[in-house]
Amino acid sequence: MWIAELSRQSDVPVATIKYYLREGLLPAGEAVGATRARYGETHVRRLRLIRALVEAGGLSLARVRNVLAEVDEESLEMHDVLGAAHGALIPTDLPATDESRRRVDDLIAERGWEVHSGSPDRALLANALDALEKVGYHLDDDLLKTYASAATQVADAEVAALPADDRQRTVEATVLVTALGGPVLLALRRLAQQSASARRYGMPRRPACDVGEGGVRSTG
Amino acid sequence: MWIAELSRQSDVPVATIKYYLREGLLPAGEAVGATRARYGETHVRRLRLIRALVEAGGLSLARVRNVLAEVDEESLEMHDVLGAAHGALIPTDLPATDESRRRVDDLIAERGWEVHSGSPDRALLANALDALEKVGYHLDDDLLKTYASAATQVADAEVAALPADDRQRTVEATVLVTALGGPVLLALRRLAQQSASARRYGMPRRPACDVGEGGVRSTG
DNA sequence: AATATTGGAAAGTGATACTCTCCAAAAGTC
DNA sequence: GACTTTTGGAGAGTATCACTTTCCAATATT
Repeated sequence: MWIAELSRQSDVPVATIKYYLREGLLPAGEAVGATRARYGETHVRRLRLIRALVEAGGLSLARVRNVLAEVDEESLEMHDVLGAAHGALIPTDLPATDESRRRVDDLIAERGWEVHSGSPDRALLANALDALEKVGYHLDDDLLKTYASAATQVADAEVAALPADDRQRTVEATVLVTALGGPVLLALRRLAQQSASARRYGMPRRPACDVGEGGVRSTG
Repeated sequence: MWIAELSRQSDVPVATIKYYLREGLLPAGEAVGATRARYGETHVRRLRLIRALVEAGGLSLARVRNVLAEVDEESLEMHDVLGAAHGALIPTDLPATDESRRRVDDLIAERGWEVHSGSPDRALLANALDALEKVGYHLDDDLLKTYASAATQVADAEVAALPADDRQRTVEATVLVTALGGPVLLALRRLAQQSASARRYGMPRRPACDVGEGGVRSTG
């Protein structure tokens, strides 16, 4: 198919596809003459993957590029895929105090988790704990353990649910579950928070949002 | 204190403080004459809160502004604080298919959660489920229920841990827990995923990151 | 031959989050 | 009282991001 058809099938404007091609997010099509290139199903899939990561996962194009590089890395063993995906997905080199780092290390040891000593998530977590301390709030051990326990349940189920058939598909699923599972989990957590808050403080008298009668308008 | 001292105590450049003042993120100081204003502890606290939300919570200044407006809304009853904070924290008006919306509604009903019918989290969640469908992956009911169960545990603990003494402090804690608890939970989930992956696929031979021998360099 | 489409490159756009420069008024110093 | 420094405030400038627009000459299609 030509670029116009690719645009139709993926619902991404031609100009944006060209931009992604230039930025190396999308592999070039098969050149047919000097001013023509043919695209295939892989391009449609790749475009949909990009849009999902950007729109629902909230990733920047720079991160998407990192992630796609890992997806395409044929040499990756399955036991390295997840670490590679995480490395591509999250920021690195965050500052954190030694105290918070030690707290994170202790938690990991206590849980018996097998993670690289250099995993950026350690620093990310320590950094978040520091940020709370800086504003005068301490995340106590009980709550931290509750987080860890919930995280374990979710992660075990997610890893168990990963398809094991085709390598390419497994890697893609790994990336998608990590990137889109986050928003899903956080949205559910907020819904549960609202429910818990309603139980603690009594029922709200009315919806907080200011839509008129008739409920929520549909968009698009 | 003058602006220079405020800058020192909050570790935010004077130019940035002036910018926040202009943008209405920080209330003006008490004017003393035409070219002088006095700032207090509340300004230091407010600045630290802003930086925590931006740096650790990953919020845009526009969202921070929404959140602060809720923090300052004295008329808010406690049972409305959480909904207001969520509304300020997340995007609204996301498109979602009726099918995913129904799935979300069913889950909420099944869990017996008390949430507004207009909560933006419903649409956000449905939208994420749609995004996964669009790339050919279905989040099955088992996994969704695992997410919901983990979310419930976390949310209950979080709401129970909210301080109940001072109203201002409670509202601030609500915002902080919601905004910074997210990154914490997601980081722990990724660490747990790595561990689960290591168990499923066998131990990695070596850290995936390319630091030389001697382990991780410390930064800053 | 006339029209349309393509790939590719360059420049333009709008949003975000600062950062810099300038200013006159005021405060501190000698 | 002259001189230096600091202040609040405003405006313009900067860098990054994610496109979008405009242009082009080389094809394809009619």
